[in-house]
Amino acid sequence: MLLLSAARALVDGIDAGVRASGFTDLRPAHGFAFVRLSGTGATVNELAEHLEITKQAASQMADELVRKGYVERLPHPADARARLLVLTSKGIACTRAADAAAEQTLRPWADSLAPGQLTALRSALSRLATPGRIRPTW
Amino acid sequence: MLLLSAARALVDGIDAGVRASGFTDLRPAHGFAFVRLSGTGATVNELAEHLEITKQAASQMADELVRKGYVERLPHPADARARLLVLTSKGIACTRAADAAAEQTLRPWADSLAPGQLTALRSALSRLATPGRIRPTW
DNA sequence: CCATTTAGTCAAGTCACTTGACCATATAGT
DNA sequence: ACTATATGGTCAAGTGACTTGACTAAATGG
Repeated sequence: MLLLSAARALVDGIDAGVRASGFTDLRPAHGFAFVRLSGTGATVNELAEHLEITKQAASQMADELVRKGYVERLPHPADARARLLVLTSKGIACTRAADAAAEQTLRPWADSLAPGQLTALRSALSRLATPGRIRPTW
Repeated sequence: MLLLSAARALVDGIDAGVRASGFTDLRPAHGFAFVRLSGTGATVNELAEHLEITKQAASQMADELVRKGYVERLPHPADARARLLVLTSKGIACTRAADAAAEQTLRPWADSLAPGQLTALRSALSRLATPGRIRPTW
């Protein structure tokens, strides 16, 4: 229960911060996409795999993010079939807002822990976590 | 990230255990309803508030759970308008399966923690958590 | 006792997904 | 090189869990 509630509180905090930064046309679900797209970008199929949805749904979400100006479709350098989805400067600004909101949500909480407890907590959670599987589907 | 991934792992573990126990017609979302219905039961409106959905949606879910035999609609003892949603014996058996699955998922993990670390973890999480807000909505 | 609130349902609409079909390009076998 | 199959992506239609809106029945409060 505590684990679920804490995760929910974190997502709510990030969502609130991102909205407060002016990105009101995004939902938490988009954040999980941004995680995969930031850096080198990804194809539609890679995004679909990351989000554990069909490639059609991922393509649809990509359409939406392109239309809203967060993502750009570039020709893939090594595969003429594929298109590389990359964050625009607006998309990058949004991820920065999300990072800041996450830090702002967690900081007072992390500060309340004794030094070293945070590290212990991190390692404890990493033992339970399945790397990559982030997005809840229920 | 670790927090979200750990929460996801827990839900996946519970879901897998519940399905393995033969309750294949339920999804994790139903578990959040069972949490509120177990014990004294609840009205449709109380369920809706708990799940943070409209009362129409809650009523719809109640219909489904009644049809599948997990829930019963009893006349409310103190309000002729209301109906009390209560778990059937099948519903109670399902919550027991879920509890067992949760424990089975968490036990090896909890055992790997130093004694006292679990308590520390619990109190750390409870500082971040917002009581009652369990169900992810994204 | 009448006005308003509250519990619940019925009906229709919405939206993020799904399945199914299809085209374009890449890869592998002979 | 040539064909067969696999892969990346989109189009179209269907699904299901939700929503908003309208309504009835019973409770509550001057």
